[in-house]
Amino acid sequence: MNTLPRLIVVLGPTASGKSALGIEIARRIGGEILVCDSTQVYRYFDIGTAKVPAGAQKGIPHHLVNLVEPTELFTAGDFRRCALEALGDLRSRGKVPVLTAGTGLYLRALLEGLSEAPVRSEELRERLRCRARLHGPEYLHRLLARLDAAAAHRIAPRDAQKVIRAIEIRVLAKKSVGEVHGAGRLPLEGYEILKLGLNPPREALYARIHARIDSMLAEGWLEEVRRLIDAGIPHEAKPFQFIGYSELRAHLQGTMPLAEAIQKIRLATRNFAKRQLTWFRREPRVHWLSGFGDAPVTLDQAFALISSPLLSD
RNA sequence: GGACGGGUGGGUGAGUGGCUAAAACCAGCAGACUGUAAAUCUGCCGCUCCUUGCGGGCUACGGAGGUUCGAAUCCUCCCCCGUCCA
Repeated sequence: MNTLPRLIVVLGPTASGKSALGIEIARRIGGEILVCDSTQVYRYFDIGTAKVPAGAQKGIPHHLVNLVEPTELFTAGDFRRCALEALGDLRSRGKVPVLTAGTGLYLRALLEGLSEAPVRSEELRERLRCRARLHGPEYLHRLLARLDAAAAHRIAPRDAQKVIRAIEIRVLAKKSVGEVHGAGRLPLEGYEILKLGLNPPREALYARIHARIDSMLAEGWLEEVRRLIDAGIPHEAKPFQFIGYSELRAHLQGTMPLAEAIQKIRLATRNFAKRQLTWFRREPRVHWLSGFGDAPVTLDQAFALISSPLLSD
């Protein structure tokens, strides 16, 4: 009775084996991979963002990777637009989209949609930051309180990033954030969505994170960073702020011993994995699997779910 | 063998008689998050009990004693660690 095309989401923290599981699924059910990751959209930053090398893709096309130059800014809204386009493309070719998702916000932007809110304005932001420098760190929050008390109440005074975004919405839309968001969003429709979540034991996950960092270095991560620096990519470029890239750049520039850089990368990655889990735990209707995505047991569990006919929700 | 310096909660490390379950930072755990999200921010963080309260009890600053109404803080002895002298 259900004739909707399927969409499979594989979500989980870094190093949990999303790519391996996603590829295996795509292979068996005639799918292609849609990467839902805020870092892999940047070109040339390959090893440290854990892009699946062409040789390991097993012939499965990977989309939504290498979309922009390092000096560009890519946002959740951009992701949504690109992803919708990719979905349309797969649909026209009868391929099942398999999303491997590490960036919760991007996944939500695609599945739930985004409100009709103004796009980020660099000019406005620069003005705000300038005034914040003059009047102190909590000035912007006081400003927001005057413009939109409800929004100010929801955002912590020190959360400058979210405070700025709220002011931006209020000023550019000339409506309160509540009104803008309350107007609703357009969720993705027309798919039977199956979400598989990977949640291996915490200790094992952390151990694997450490091991993966080591293998990234063994694969030439440091050399990649050196090439990116030599290519003249400025250090303010967004991908140079990603975990690992900033530390390794500091090391190559002589301000940080390699051992220290590695320790920092491990720590930052662990913390990141934890935040990912916090986000994904709230994701509705996820079928959680307790192993790594490349474990045979996990694969079996995943396929049991995929082939179960009573699984529309 | 002698002279100093030091041993504090998972780690680093403040504290030199009561305001100290003990600063701060880190780690860890939990949470928030609709266009920077690998971002940004918040809470908890000795154990335990309940009538969950700026509540009660217990344990804690190397060990054992002691001084004191009261000690991580003072005294004695002992054990470790570091530096220097022999």
